[in-house]
Amino acid sequence: MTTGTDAPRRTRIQQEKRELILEAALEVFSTNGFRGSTIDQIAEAAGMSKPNLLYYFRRKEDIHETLMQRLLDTWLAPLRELDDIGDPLTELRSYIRRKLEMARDFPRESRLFANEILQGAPRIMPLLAGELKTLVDEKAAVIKGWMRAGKIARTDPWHLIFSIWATTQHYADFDVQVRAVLGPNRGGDGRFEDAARFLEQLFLEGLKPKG
Amino acid sequence: MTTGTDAPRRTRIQQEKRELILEAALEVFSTNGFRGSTIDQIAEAAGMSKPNLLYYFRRKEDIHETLMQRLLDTWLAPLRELDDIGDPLTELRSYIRRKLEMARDFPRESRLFANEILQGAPRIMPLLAGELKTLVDEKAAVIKGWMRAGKIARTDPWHLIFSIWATTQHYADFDVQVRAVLGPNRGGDGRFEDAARFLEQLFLEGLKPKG
DNA sequence: CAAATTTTTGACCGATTGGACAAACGTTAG
DNA sequence: CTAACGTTTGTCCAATCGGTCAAAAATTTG
Repeated sequence: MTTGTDAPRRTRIQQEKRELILEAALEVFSTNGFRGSTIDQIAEAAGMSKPNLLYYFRRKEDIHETLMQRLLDTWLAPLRELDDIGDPLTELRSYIRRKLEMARDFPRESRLFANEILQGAPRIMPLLAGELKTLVDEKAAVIKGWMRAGKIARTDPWHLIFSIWATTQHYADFDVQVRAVLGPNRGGDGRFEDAARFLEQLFLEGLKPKG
Repeated sequence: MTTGTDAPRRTRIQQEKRELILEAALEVFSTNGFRGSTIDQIAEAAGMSKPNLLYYFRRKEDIHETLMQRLLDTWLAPLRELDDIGDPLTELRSYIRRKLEMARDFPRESRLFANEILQGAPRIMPLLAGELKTLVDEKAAVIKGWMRAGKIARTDPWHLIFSIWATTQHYADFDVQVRAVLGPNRGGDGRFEDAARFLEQLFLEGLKPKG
């Protein structure tokens, strides 16, 4: 055992080409969904022929599966970093900010994930009920601790996490709608900063006027 | 002029069958997306043969288009009802509640809409930049009035509306994930009431502990 | 009733799909 | 050089797709 991993041994070309395909597939899958995407589209986006693509990934589903596995790791990273050290409100604020930055910088990943969930998560259901639930339960316990200590208001930690996911991912998944409604001026590059400011106030202070 | 509408004249059977098809198509489109759905699937769900379905809707896209037109009317109804009479905080609270009820009672409609937006809204883009933007701008002005009057805290009204959309529709679009994370106990029928309680507190009070 | 009209279906079509396969091409080691 | 191996492509295939069409069946109309 020299490599230390059980991953299949790949040549340099294989690594590069597989990466190229995954990048192209992310683009295609995230905008057309799994069934709405064709191998030809992915192959063309990757600059190679269909049989050539199938040399690196035997089935269309293999590409999607590889993409999903990588996605979940990076996608949940911000939540994993949420921990007990530091001020709770600051911790939550920076979690929200980081999630919003991911929506801004990785909208395709967000849409890929949204597509999968929308269609009933047929391919990652076990992960949701397993790994994801475990992680969320763990972080919900941390948040509950903050509430007991009087550091933040008492609410439902699970729905708090949901609302952070929903509000931040909205700017990736519904980007077209957001830009259409905001119009050319307010819908420009500054919209993420506006969103960050708004979300910070919403989650910290709510809408009640200051007494 | 006896009918008062310019809709094509239809027999009783046509009305019934068209309704049957639209109901079936809503089910199929909302879970598979437009490109991911086949006419055969819709026909089978509607309990008729494919050529028979095509007798009522000439093209697959016609079904989707009809579905979308109906959807937008009912979908924006809660926002239309938001107006200047009554207490602002109460008004917003009841808007959130109504949107959450729609996510609970019409999840398929929500997913149909989400699917369309996710894929770049190719079929309803003009509506977003036109009718929808106008409506939102109008309501944003109302909310701004409330802020000037000191009735609610000053924030960005557009992003406030986005956050209400995002948090409520999350319980329809990401229902699978919500139920998986909450587990069998907390993920049962009571999850919408929990969500309602949480969202009310979030939007009114935020997370800061009471002084 | 019978004629006219509407509704339903089986058979079919061209286009596109995911995927297989063998042959050709390129690269490298001896 | 040549043999071995990794890479690329043209061609092909069966299945599925959206949609057509003529004819049969059912319904409505007179």
